[in-house]
Amino acid sequence: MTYNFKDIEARQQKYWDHIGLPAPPKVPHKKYYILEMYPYPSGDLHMGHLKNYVIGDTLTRYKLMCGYDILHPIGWDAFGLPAEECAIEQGVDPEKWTLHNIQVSRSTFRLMGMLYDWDREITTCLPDYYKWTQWLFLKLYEHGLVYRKKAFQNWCPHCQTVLANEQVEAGRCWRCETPVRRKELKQWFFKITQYAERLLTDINKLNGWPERVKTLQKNWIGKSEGLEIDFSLPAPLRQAKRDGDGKKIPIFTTRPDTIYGVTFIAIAPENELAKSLGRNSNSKKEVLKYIENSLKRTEIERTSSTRVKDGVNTGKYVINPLSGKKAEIWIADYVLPSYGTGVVMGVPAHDQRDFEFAKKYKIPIEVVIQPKGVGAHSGSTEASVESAETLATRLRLPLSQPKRSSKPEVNTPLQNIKQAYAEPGVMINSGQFNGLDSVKGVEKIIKFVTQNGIGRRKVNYRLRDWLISRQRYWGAPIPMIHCKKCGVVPVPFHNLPVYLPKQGIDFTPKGKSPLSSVPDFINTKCPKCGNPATRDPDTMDTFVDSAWYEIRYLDPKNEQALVSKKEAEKWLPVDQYIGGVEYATTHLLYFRFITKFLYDIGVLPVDEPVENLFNQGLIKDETGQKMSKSKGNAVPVGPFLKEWGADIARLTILFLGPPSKDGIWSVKGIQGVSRFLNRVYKLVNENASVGAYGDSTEASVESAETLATRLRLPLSQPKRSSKSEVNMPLQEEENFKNTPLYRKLNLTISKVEEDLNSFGYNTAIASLMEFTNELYKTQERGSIFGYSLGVLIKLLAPFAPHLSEELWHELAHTGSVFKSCWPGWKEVEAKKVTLVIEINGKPRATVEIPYDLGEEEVKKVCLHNTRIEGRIKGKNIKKIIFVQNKLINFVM
RNA sequence: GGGCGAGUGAUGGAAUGGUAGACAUAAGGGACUUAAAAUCCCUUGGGUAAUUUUGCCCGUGAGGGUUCGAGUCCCUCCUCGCCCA
Repeated sequence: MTYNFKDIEARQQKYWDHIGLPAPPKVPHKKYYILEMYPYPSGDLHMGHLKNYVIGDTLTRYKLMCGYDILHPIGWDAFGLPAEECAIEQGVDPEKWTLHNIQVSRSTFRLMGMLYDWDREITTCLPDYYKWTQWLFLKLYEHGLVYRKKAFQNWCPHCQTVLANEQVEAGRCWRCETPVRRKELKQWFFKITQYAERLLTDINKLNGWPERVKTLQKNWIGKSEGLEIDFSLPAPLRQAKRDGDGKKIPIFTTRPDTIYGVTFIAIAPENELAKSLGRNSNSKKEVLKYIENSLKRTEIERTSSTRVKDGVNTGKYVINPLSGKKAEIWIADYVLPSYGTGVVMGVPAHDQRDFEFAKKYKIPIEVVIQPKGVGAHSGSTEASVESAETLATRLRLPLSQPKRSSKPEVNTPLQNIKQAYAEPGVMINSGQFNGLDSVKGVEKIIKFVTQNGIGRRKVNYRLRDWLISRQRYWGAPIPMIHCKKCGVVPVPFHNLPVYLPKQGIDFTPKGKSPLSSVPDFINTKCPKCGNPATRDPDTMDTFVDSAWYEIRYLDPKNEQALVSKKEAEKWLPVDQYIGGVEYATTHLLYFRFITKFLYDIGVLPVDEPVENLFNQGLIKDETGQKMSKSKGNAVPVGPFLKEWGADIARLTILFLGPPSKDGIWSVKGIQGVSRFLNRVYKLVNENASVGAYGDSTEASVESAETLATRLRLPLSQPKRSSKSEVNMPLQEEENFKNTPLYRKLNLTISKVEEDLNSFGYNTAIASLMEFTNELYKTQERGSIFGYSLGVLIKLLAPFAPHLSEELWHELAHTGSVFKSCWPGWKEVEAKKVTLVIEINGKPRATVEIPYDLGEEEVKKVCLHNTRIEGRIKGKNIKKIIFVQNKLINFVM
């Protein structure tokens, strides 16, 4: 018997539409906002995409049954490069292409039976959405959080556009994996760094976020505290300078204790100083050539630990403000412009990269930190109290474990040390700081430098400002106007949106925005002086669209505001956000940033967007590859639904393994869940005569009003439906209380509930399979059996909603299973338990004993057990470990 | 190089420190059938002993440790994945 999924699924989807699931009430009593990261509509969805949404819908239906008022919206991340690529390659209009894909994907979601609130659907490429993206831009601008800067940027030669720092993965473009180049361009930035400290400290508020994501964000923000110290250029050079760079070169370091060991400084090739020094250098050609070449290198090449670092000597030098010694000025591309001031001090003796660099170019190496207890002449007190013996032992240590030996060999000439010693120790060759513990020395030097005005305490963040302009067409136009007279002028709010033109676009990438060659768009009037002016030709990064989308769902049709305060207060924050971990340092960081900004300007009542975050694993193909359309290994949803239907698609995905882990898509998985659903179908059909047994929570018999009231009942204690009695008349319960089926029933409810609360969907399904097998086997009939069937259907409903709804009605219930209450359960002791008998910790036998039998009785039973008797007899029992209802262990 | 995570049958995967392998898949055997599919039942970690019931040994990447008892906790190492260098 195979159930007709086509009929059933179509019928139930219609039914849900008809009764209006999940549409929440205007004023939620107990709200729950579930959000899945919205999809980019690149054609039809594949199984890999679907996992995210299946998890979200399962949770939605479960929470619905728990009595929550659910907000579960969906929309489309509709701007972006693939649409434009299509336009370039096939001449398709990006908007038509996108809207068509949305239509296809929407119908797939509907066929999957997803309970979305379609009235709230958003599409980021439509003017009623991007108007507010532009509004956000202008608000940020108004608050000084937007600026334009010419600087070296990450440039993807394939996409022909700049990329944000977060969108460069291992030196490659996050989208097309082309190695990223450096290019000097004038670009728009959001000043996310102004929020760096708050983004960091508020990570502590994110209790419902995975530790992994929080660590990723912490590392990405990369706070380090240290010292910015000024190295000065000697007088002659100072005079030769005309471009006013200043006489001082500030350098950030987290190791002020090593300043006396500085023998060179290294400047990133992008740094302005590099060029000006190069121009003044005797080896001008060589230096400028080096700068040019290193800009062609990828970041990964530049910082790779395996690559031999290179650089070029400018022939100039600076004066070390503490030691007064000269230090050579080098330009080296292992220094990144984004670190500190883009200049690092080179301390070869105590930094491995500096060490390698110094070795290569024969730059002097000066040891200023010694391992504790080394070198009697250092005057270290620790050293002197140590006996010769322990010292010798200590010194030999590095030899026996050469990997860990980062200590220089003391008695060899300084130039011959084999690697840098980066650990703390005792300061030497450091003037007045000699003999100090280097950890304490850090503070001492910072104090000294600060007091003498040659430096300042400084906090450095790795986080860079967010580069948001893109030289592409398919994005929200940047609402700025360039006027010869007035400069950069923002488009007035009442002129929003700045429409993206639809005619006469040449999409071929030329390294500048296609919009710049659309006269109708580009030519405008200055809002200030009225003279002819030009619009900014760039569009915004699509991550700007998604940095605030969760808010628009709350008030999607509001033409006056991005969101009304009232709606925002009703629903925020998102209670459960579901999506891939790959967005940990992009989207999720921007998301938090923009939420904080909107909170600051009074638009939102919360300063964090998401309460709980769940990262689902990927679905991979049989070879372990990520599914993607371009690789051709994606399993499309459409054909699958035709062949197997939505419920089987959902179960196959969920039964693959734990939702949090990657799973391999395999046809084999379909067989199991398909058999399971057919068995449930058969079970109910063969026993449908038992009827709507024992469900006192029937929705249809109630008026809408009392229904509403009652449905909210569990809300006051939505988490604890456990412990409450199974919803049956007590009298009847007495009759079957002792049956194994009753126990299994309660165990199953509690297990499924627990698993639903912790995204253990694979094991929840497994226990439903067990329960079904049990129901096939049991001889029990009558009320307990009938009730069990109903519970099985309820428990199955979040996972296989269509079939469950169908069978629910087949059991003569009239309302929707999703409007019924989640069943309660209670602890039911087994009458008998299997106890394990161990001898010396090894299981030797099992025995059936009554529940809660005491130790003495159990001992007696064991002594009469034929298997155990012989082993114990005549031997000395040292100890007995007894775990009630579980195990007894005789230690001899 | 640093941080985090993972490593369990033929396969996907289960196991609050308490009988490792739940639930499935695949395979083999049987029932039904003219036959096949579907369905139902049985077997299935490895080794070993015996006529059977069954017994014993080994087994969760490797090696140590803690414990009456370790897949689970601790240490060292190997491999893979992710992130940061």
